[in-house]
Amino acid sequence: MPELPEVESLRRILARSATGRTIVRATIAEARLRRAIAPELAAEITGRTITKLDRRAKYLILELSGGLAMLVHLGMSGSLTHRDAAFDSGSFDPRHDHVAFEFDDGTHLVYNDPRRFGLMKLVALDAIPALAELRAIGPEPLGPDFNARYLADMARGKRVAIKNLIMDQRVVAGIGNIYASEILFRAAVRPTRRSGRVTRAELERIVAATGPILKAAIGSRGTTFRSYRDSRGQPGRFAERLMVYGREDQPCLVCATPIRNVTIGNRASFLCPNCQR
DNA sequence: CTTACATCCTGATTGC
DNA sequence: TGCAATCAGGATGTAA
Repeated sequence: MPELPEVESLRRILARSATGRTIVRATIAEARLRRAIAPELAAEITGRTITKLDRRAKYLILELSGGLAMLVHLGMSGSLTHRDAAFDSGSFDPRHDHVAFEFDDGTHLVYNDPRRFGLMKLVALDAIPALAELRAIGPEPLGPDFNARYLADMARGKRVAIKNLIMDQRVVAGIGNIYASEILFRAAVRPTRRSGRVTRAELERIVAATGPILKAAIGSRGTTFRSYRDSRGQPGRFAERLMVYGREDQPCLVCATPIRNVTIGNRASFLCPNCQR
């Protein structure tokens, strides 16, 4: 579920609530995520202090004392919640609370993931840029390297739909199914267009639309369309500001034309047939 | 290399 | 009400 704005919101909240906390106990109740969590992770992080919260694309990076870091991806349904208590309280979800870290102040950081598409692994801090998971990921969409010239290079000659191109993590980091639809609506580009045929002016509009949408979503602490919650258990508020995603048959907020839901690459894609040509 | 598609897994919702 | 089908914010491996 989580895309860049949700992971970034999580990072910001955890930066305040978890930085400086020492892990006094780690419990892995269910290691079988998309790939199994290495069993030695629990012992190796115990006694270490969280020194910094970082993010790359949709990956959360918890830096630990001693030159290690924990790489966490939430997949489709993962969440990390910082709770007063965990495995010994009423807030415990025995089915999907898979990992719990108890801190030195008695609070718990709990990883919950019903579909188990997530990832959690311990890595050396200095090895992060070379990790297989991260090394091929494209520029951060809020940074200077994501610009029209770059996107034009990526789009040139490609036949894939422009929506799939901007969701490709090798092209640009962190954009998923919700924000891809929102960005293309704001840019007034139809998501089904073949990338290589999108004009330079349109690519410039896509780049220009990306920053404001992602920043606004971060400011609203992400989008809760179904089940996403931040580390305090709160839903994101950006859902009420979505222009097209999930608004099939409802009037376009610009021109009142009914929003359409078309399938692109087996994913739902929302567009206004009038605003996006 | 590019592209299309199945697959991992569980739960909520929709439709009959 | 019951039950089956469908869909869900992601990433990746495979095959054409």
